[in-house]
Amino acid sequence: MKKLPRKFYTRSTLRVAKELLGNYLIVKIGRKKLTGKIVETEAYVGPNDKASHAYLPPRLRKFPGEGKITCRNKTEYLEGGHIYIYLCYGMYWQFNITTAKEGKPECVLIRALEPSIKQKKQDANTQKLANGPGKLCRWMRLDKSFDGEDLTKSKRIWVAQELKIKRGQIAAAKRIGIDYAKEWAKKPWRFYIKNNPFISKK
DNA sequence: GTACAGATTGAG
DNA sequence: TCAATCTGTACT
Repeated sequence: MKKLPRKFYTRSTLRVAKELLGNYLIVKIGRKKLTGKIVETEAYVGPNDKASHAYLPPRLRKFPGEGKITCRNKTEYLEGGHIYIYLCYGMYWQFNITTAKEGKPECVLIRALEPSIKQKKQDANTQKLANGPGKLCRWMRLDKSFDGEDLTKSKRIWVAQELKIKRGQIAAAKRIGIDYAKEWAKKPWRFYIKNNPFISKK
């Protein structure tokens, strides 16, 4: 099983968001391994994107392309292939994978996973185990301790390469929960595998 | 310091 | 429809 290499992640965010679909996120917890196929993602594309944590109005920028940096989002600026994870609504972790070059605050939010066959045999309700960004983190026990970790080097979390999903199998739609971002909320930057029963419900 | 909203979820 | 309750921002 081959890990996705650095080169995969350092490309454009929209491309990475689409091509992550179908690959496997693997997390080691003690001796156990949890595996889930990535079936739904969302792209967040940096300082210009009003829905991004790095959004900074142009009038506040000291130099072109400057993004907002806070204690929470600083790992978003790492080179593609690192983890940006943060607490949402005070309760749920949101797991993101950084993209593009170091210094560019762009990332892909992983919104849903399809648990492995093995997992389906063990759990009665796999359909609802990871069909939402907060739920997949709860299932895989992802938290702040993973913030900034390198997916191409880590011994406890990585993405295994699978056969590419065909273009016709991928659907694009509006991102969820960001209506405050006005025109940016309409961009079709949520991607998911068509007819997959494990994607999040709106 | 206070007030409020947010890349969510599950219960009622 | 609502509340759980951390983080960041805009105000007092």
